[in-house]
Amino acid sequence: MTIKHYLPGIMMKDSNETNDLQKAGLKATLPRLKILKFLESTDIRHLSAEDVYKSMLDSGDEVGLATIYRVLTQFESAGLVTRHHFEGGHSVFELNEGKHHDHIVCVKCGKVEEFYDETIEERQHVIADKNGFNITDHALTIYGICSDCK
Amino acid sequence: MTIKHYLPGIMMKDSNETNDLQKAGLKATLPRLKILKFLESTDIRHLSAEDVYKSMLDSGDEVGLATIYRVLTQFESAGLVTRHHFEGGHSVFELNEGKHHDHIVCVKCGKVEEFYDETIEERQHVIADKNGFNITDHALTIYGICSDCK
DNA sequence: TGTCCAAATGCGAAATATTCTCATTCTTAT
DNA sequence: ATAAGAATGAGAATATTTCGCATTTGGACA
Ligand SMILES: [Mn+2]
Ligand SMILES: [Mn+2]
Ligand SMILES: [Zn+2]
Ligand SMILES: [Zn+2]
Repeated sequence: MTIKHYLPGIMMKDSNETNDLQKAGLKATLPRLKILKFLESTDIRHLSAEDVYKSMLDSGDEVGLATIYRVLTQFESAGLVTRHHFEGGHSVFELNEGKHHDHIVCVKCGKVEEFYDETIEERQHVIADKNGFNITDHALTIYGICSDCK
Repeated sequence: MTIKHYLPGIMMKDSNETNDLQKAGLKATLPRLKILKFLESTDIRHLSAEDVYKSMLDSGDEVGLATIYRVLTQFESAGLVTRHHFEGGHSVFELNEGKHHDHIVCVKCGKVEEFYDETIEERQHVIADKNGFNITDHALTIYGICSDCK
């Protein structure tokens, strides 16, 4: 295990983020650490690459936009984030916290709620079997008007 | 009813496509008629704007790409076509034949199969209610490997 | 702890997909 | 047949994402 000496007599493990990156096979570079910490700290769970770029800029952590794109894609491959294609076409990312879920999005204000429905999950496997497919993934997004907007 | 005289003594109604466009509140222009006829005649149901443009070019019906985009968007608003956002980001269109369905897409070869599952449809309404949303739409796409590809 | 090298970054250019602008052409009501 | 407004085509513009390459950095190892 990697150990760093920060204060005399105290041994401190590397940060959680450093470990998470290394476990994912990614070097713990400053931009990657900043992006991961940002995703863990923000209260907005579903963000475009541009959103991440601008929010980080605002909080003083500038990382090049191309790097944001590269790192989010790497995080996706590593299973650290999930990418969605809501209406509008462009990608939206969210920190992967282990529990799969789908989304219901307000077409007026853009609010995103998450849900998980076991029945729907099961039916999808039945459908895939019926069509001779091995499921790799799925995306279900319900669009509607939220209670605030109607 | 609009009547056109094509041959002496024979009365011919306007084409179905002309009527469909007019019912949709769209002028029956040549590009729109060509695009609609193309969508009705092709055996590939799910096409990008570029696909439509190139296929029509190949069959000698050139329509400007900007017009393809404009017309497909108008057709979508009129309910004549449906737009999807499968993985990859860009829009895919299909002629609307009245029966709602969702899709299962092969991530290897791109094959698209259609399905309809009443149980899933019902659960979505339960979920929307639970979250205080009025459903306007939804998109479910299952991704997997088709029987040909595994 | 210092050195070295592959890997990562930042920047601007390029690629993609889509929309816009505007001069010209077409549709349709009269 | 005409005229007015709507639609089209061509290319410019925009938005999103990726790429190329010179420079920097992380971390393995001396
Ligand atoms: Mn989510
Ligand atoms: Mn379909
Ligand atoms: Zn809302
Ligand atoms: Zn396949």
